[in-house]
Formats: sequence, C-alpha cells, structure tokens
Amino acid sequence: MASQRNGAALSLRPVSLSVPLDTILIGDCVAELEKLPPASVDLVFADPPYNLQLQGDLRRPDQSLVDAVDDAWDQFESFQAYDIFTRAWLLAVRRVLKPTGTLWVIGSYHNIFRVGSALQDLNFWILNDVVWRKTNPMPNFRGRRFTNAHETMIWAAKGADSKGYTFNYEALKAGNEDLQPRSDWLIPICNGAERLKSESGVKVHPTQKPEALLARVLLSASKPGDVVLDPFFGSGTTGAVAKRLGRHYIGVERDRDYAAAARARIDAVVPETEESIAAAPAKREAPRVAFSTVVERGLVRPGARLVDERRRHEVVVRADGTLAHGSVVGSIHRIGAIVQGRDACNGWTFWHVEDGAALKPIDTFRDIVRAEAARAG
Amino acid sequence: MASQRNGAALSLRPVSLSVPLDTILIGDCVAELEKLPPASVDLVFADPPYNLQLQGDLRRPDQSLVDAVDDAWDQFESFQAYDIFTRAWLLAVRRVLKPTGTLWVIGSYHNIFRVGSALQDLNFWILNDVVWRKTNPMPNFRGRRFTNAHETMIWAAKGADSKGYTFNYEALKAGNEDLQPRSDWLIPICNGAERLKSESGVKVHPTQKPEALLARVLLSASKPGDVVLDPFFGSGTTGAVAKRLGRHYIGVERDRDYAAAARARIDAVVPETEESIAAAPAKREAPRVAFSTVVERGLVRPGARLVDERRRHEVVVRADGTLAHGSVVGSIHRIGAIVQGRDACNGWTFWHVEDGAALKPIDTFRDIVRAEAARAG
DNA sequence: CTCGAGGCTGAATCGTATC
DNA sequence: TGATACGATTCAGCCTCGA
Repeated sequence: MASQRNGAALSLRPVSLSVPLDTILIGDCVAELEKLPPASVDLVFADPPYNLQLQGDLRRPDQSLVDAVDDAWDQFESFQAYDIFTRAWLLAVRRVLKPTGTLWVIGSYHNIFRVGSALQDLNFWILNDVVWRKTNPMPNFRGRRFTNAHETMIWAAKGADSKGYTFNYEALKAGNEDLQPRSDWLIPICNGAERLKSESGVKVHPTQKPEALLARVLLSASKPGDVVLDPFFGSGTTGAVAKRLGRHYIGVERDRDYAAAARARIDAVVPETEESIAAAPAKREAPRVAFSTVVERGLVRPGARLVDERRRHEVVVRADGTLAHGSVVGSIHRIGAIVQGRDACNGWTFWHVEDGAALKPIDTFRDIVRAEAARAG
Repeated sequence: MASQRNGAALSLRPVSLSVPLDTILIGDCVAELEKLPPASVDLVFADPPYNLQLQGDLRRPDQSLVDAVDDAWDQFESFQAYDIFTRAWLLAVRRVLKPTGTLWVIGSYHNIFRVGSALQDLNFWILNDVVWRKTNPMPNFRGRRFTNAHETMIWAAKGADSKGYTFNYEALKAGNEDLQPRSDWLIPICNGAERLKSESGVKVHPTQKPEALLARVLLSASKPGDVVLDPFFGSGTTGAVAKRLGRHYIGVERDRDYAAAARARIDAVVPETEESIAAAPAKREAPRVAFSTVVERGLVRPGARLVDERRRHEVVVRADGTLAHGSVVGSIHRIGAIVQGRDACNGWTFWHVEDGAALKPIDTFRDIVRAEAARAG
C-alpha cells in the first residue's frame, strides 16, 4: 500500500520528489525528510541526541577535566520533551522507509529506553537489539558504577508483517569463522587518525562513531546500490562508509559546520572495488579471564584454600573472586605479592589448589573459561 | 523520614508489618508487597514476565505482545496494559525499597524498553544498564536475525539524589584482574545439573536464571545480612544465591508449583563459609586518621621535609600536623592542592618522605596508625 | 632509525561527613 | 540546611618527545 502511494506521488510530481542521492541536506531532520518521496529509503541509521543529563564537572584521578558532551543540541527540558522529539523524527523516518527497509537507532541508557518504547508504540517491529561493546571505553573515575562499556542499537522493521528485509546472513556467518553473527559486537571507539580534528587539533564532533560500526551495520542490512539515510548526520560517518561500500547516502544535518566537515570527509573517500566489499572479520575476544569468573563457574569453591608451590603461604578463596590473607583482601596477584613481600606476582601461576597429594596451579582452570569466552567472540 | 514513618507504623501494627525474612510469599506481587513495611529492603532483583496476561488467563507461549495484531490501536492497548502492570509493580517495589536500596530488572528487547521508560517516569535513577552476554545462546534457526546472545539488566537507585547505595567496587575490581568491572558480563545460560527438572525430566521453569548471574548481582550491590527481594521469584534462583551468600531473601510468586520447587531448592542450599563471604574492607569505609595523629605518634617528625613523587615541591611538617609551604600553612590536602595549582588533592598519596634513596608516601604511616587502633580495639 | 616514558583523551547522568 | 574539608578515584590506545 505504501508503495502504491509512492508510485502515485512520483507520477504526479516527479521532479520535486526525486531522491537526492549522496547529498547532505541542511536543516531540521523532520522538515527535510518531509521533502523526500515516501518509501524511497532502504536503510536508516540514526544517532539521535542521547539526552545526557550531566550535573557538574567530572575530573579524572589526575584532576584533569573530562570534556563532556554539553552541547545545546543534547539538552531537553524533560523526558516528555524528548519523547515528543523522538516520535516526530521516527514518524518522518517511517514515511520515507521502503516496506522492506529497516531502521537502526543507537543510544545509551539515557535515551534508548525512550526510543525503544516509541518504536514499539509506532508499530515498528524490533528485529534485534545489538550491543556495541567498546574495547576502550572511558573508565568510571569515581568507582561508583560499572564502567559504561557499551552502547545499544535497535534494529527494527516497519511492522510485524514486514518481509523481505535485507539480512546478509551467509556473508556474516562466513566472515565470523562460520559462526552465526551474534547480537554483541566488539569494536573500538573512534580515535586516532580516524577521528576528525580541526586544524587546531580540536575534535570536530563530540560523538563521532567508528567506521567499523557503520560498516558492520551496512554490510549486515543493506546491499550495494541501496539508499542509506542518516537523519542525524553529524560528522558523516554513515556517508563515508556508504560511499566506501558502494551504497548511496542521504544525510540530514542541522549544523553547517558539521555538514561542511562531513562533506570534505566524504569527498576524500575512495570507494572499494566491488569484489573487496565483504564483511570485515569479527574481532575476537581478548583472552583475558578474571579469577572471579573461575569462582563463579564453580571451578574453585569459595572457602577453598590456596597455597604456593612450597605450601609456605595459605589463603582463602572468597565468593567474589578475591583472596583473604588474614584480614587483608585483594586480587590473586596482589595477595601473592604481599605474602612474598614483593611488588608484583602472577597469581595464576603462584597459587595452587590441593589435587590429591599434588598441587595444581589455578592457571589450569583459566583454560576452561577461555574456551567459553572464545566461542562468544 | 521514610524510616520514621516505618517506625511509627511498626509501633502501631508490629506483627502485620514485620519483615518476613527468608520466605516465599504466595500471591500477586503488588498485593504481597503492600503488606511489607516501607523502606525495608536493601536490594530488589526482578525478572518480570514480558508476555503477560493480566487477567490470569492461560498464556500462549508463542504469543508476543504485537504478534498477529495489525490494528495499531489494539497494539497500543496491549503495550498500554503491559505498561500499567509495570508501573504497578515498580511503585510497589519503590515503597519497600530503602532510600539507599537499589533495583535490578532483567529483560529482553520485548519488554526492557517499556521497563526502562517506566523506571525513568517514576523517578528511579538509572545507574547502569548491564548486558548479560551468553556464552551459549540459543541459535537463530532461520538465519533472519542476529543470534539473540544477550539480555539486558537495568540497575537503578530510588532517585537522582540517592546516595550511599552499596557498590562493592574494590572487591569487584580485585576479582577482575585488578581492572574495573564493566557493564558487559559473560556468563553461560542455566543448563545441566543446575537446571531444575521434574522427575520426568521436564524443566520446572521456562526462564530459570543462572546462579552465576545472581551471584554477581548480589556480590556487586549488596552486603552480607542485607534483605534481597525478588517479586517474580519463579524457580527461586535469587533465594538460593542469597542463602548461599549470606543474604536474606523475600520471594513473591503467584504459582504454587514454582514456589514449591523453589522452596525445596533453597532448603538444599548450604551457605558458604563466613570467611568467604565477609564484607571486604573498603578504603572508603576505613576510619579516618588525622595527619596530626601521625605526627603525635612520632612517625613523622616536626620539621621533616615532605616532597611529591618527583621532588618538584618541598614542604615542612609542623608540630600541629599542618604543612608549611613558605609562608602558607594548611592541611596536607590543601597545601598539596596549592603547590599544584589545583583545587583538590589527596595529601596522603601526594606527599612523601625520603626513605634512603627512595620515597615513601605518608599514607604508609596512616596504615600504621590504623593497625595500632585495631589492636587497641 | 628505534624504543620507552609520559601525556592526553573518550556520549559520564561518577561523594560524604562534619560543623 | 548550607558551607567546608576530607580524601578517593582510570583503561586502552595513540601521540609526542627525547635518548
């Protein structure tokens, strides 16, 4: 039905409603999207404002100041205001999306629940939530929470009955050591040479997304020649990756400076040859294993005694994966160092469990956990 | 204030409003929670249904909320019903939660966005969203989506101004190779011997959570002796882990069969040894020591020189425990901040005494004073 | 040229006790 | 209740600089 309306509209006003490909439209995304013909876009990637609600300054332990995202475009008066904004751009996106098209939205816990609820309320059909795990997130400097090490993407079709959307399952599986592609992706944040900087070395955009992330999205859910729309174009990562991978892009951006930077960036992109456009191999899990995991898995019991190779020192395993030496509690490495009076110690090889009459280093348990971790990428 | 109301209520109706510890309450969670005294629970773990029939009708396992519903209004009605249900139990939880208490909710993309939005609407303050990554998820058989390899937990405090919630940062870090704990957790799903089965081998509960997951939640955000509430108790994983780790539990479960299975399961749990679950000493909670005490004890002489780690600044210790930098006199923290041109400084770790050719932070003397105090009781 | 030390930075809702 | 002082707190990765 949507495509019939599309055809009719096109035949009436072919010029004004043609699709402006490989272009950055400058203006508010809702207004600009209303100028596009309906059902003309194959894939939408949206990185809307997160509505961070930051209170005061945050300093690192060395007292340096964290350069926070405090831009005006990220400020909303209330959740209600944010919901109205979200609903408006989602409706605009919905109109231009082909019946077979899909939508990706990225966010953090500040906004993603609002976005997900709005998507469902507007009849979008969620296909997956996909977690972008960061290899190198900003730490939690005050030790008051878990390191915020991921962001969430929602992948949705237009409706529950949407069929025929693009999902390049075979290629993704082949690029993932013949394992099914999972809903958690491990990708570094954007920094180094990829990060756009002004001549004075200041970052052009506070939240530039890594090209590897967009590449995975486009290779997963679009085909060469598809039209990819980004209603919050920012520094233009979506456009740069689309051009590189042989997709068309449409960007909408309100800020002229961002748009100019994106324009220059995309102009410099050299498209890849068709045969080289394949899924990038998935990044494998760093093989780091925590002793708390060994305890969690029941490989070493809480309350168990660990000793060194000559049984000169004995410690108790705690349920949280720390060791207790008298009243001193710490990591396997730290406690190993303390009992020896040294600065450092490899607890994995230093500490042993009794295994019959013999001793077995706790390192042997690490391999079991490693095998699990390797499977999960 | 909440605790005052609590106290007053207790004096009026001491029996009906006492906290039923280590018990499974059978009934609707909202009705049962209303019988509990306010501000009586330290931690809530909730695994709510995402496919709920509010009238208590039979559930069709295959029926998700929007499936087969084309009419947008009906669909909204359906989400609206879920939102009303969510709001009701969250409000009931809010009442029984202590001001310092926190709430965990687990869900998938079917319901977690509704839950997260409701949390925010009710003024809960999200601390983290935490991703449970599964080592062994159910594969996606049709190859039309990414393997759904994770679930999402939301960790929230009662409000933006909530202080003093429990987060065992140092212990978690020590159990994690001395690295900060992250928001993505890799844990296997519950199967094998841990999975509750009937005599005929049928699984007792369709969504039994792994004990390792609950253990990490409880070890992260509760202390031994805390009261842990699970309003959707199911097969009782929360209770089993709470008992094992020396926490009290309160479970609410509507289904008598689930409750009976949970009861039997928890009865069989043997608690861990006290030494393996005792609260780990945290620096934040260590008794304060004044630098003047260090000088009084003769651990640092009046007139001694203190320097920073790189010997860029030098100050003189005064008999009253203050430092003199030229004509400026102040605390170890204040002077440390001034010489660096910063507005804050931890003088204990900044200032050092010469120890032969090396430097020793004055923090080491604080440890000595604390050890003395501990011996003296 | 290489190598190591040190500096810098990233979508962040990042105190508490005492007076 | 508000002001003040104490004092706790970071990981990965890339860059520059100097030996």
